Amino acid sequence: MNIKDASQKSGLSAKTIRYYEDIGLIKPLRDSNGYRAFRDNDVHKLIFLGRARALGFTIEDCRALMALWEDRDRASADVKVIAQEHLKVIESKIRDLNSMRETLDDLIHACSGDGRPDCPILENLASF
Amino acid sequence: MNIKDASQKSGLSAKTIRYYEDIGLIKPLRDSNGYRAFRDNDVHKLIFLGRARALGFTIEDCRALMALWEDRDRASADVKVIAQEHLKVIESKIRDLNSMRETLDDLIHACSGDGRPDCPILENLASF
DNA sequence: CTTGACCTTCCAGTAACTGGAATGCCCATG
DNA sequence: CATGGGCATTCCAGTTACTGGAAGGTCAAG
Repeated sequence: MNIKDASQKSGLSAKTIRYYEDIGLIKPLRDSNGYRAFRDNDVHKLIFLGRARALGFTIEDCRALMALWEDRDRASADVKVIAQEHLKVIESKIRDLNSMRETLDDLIHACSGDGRPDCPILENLASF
Repeated sequence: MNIKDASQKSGLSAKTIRYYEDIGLIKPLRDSNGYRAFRDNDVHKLIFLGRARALGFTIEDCRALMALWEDRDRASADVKVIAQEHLKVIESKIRDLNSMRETLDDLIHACSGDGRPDCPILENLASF
């Protein structure tokens, strides 16, 4: 299977797939013409990676998760730890964003948004 | 005022301040020895930038907001539009993260996290 | 034999900094 | 006057996870 098919089956762009090979996440074979030859297993890995990335795992997390996935003797605890750490990161981002959202929302509601120059948003940013 | 004092007063690192000069957000004077000479106004701009960045505005948003801030004839509507656009971006990020958080939380709770290899987290990522 | 759709590699750019090296200035102390 | 420490400067590289584009090779159809 060439890269286009692998791309369609995995939902990842050809660029992304080449990038994943560059950084060693997948190792497709090569045809005699130099074209990458993807096996089903390669596509499975790509789908796995796409799912993990969609959950926000970093590439390095993905690398670790794939290694665990391929290790039949893994302990589920090892997976859980990675997921829990990631959950903490996500929750912290959500907190930060919620705090931004709140402030921003307040400021927007306080701003008349008309032709006059008076603006609580700028005043807030510039208050010394 | 040298960069260290500007850094302390603004809460931004010296590195960041130099970077902001590089990209044209501030234009401190220079002493004869080549050192940057910050006026109070430069520091005010740095504080403004720090606040805006803390609210998640991009550098380009910050540039536009600063221009409006310095324009005595601005219309508050122009500021409001930028803030509202930004709020939308933030809300969209929050939605994405919440969806990740939910899935991740479910998977973590389903995972025994012991020495056995059975792991719903990996199973979910690898389901074809 | 050419056309068009593939494929390849390599280089550069994105956002917003951060780290570090090499070097220079300034001031105080011995 | 030398020297040491703390400041300053510039410039280069690295971070994350790709994406865009150029230049060029391959393949199958007409």
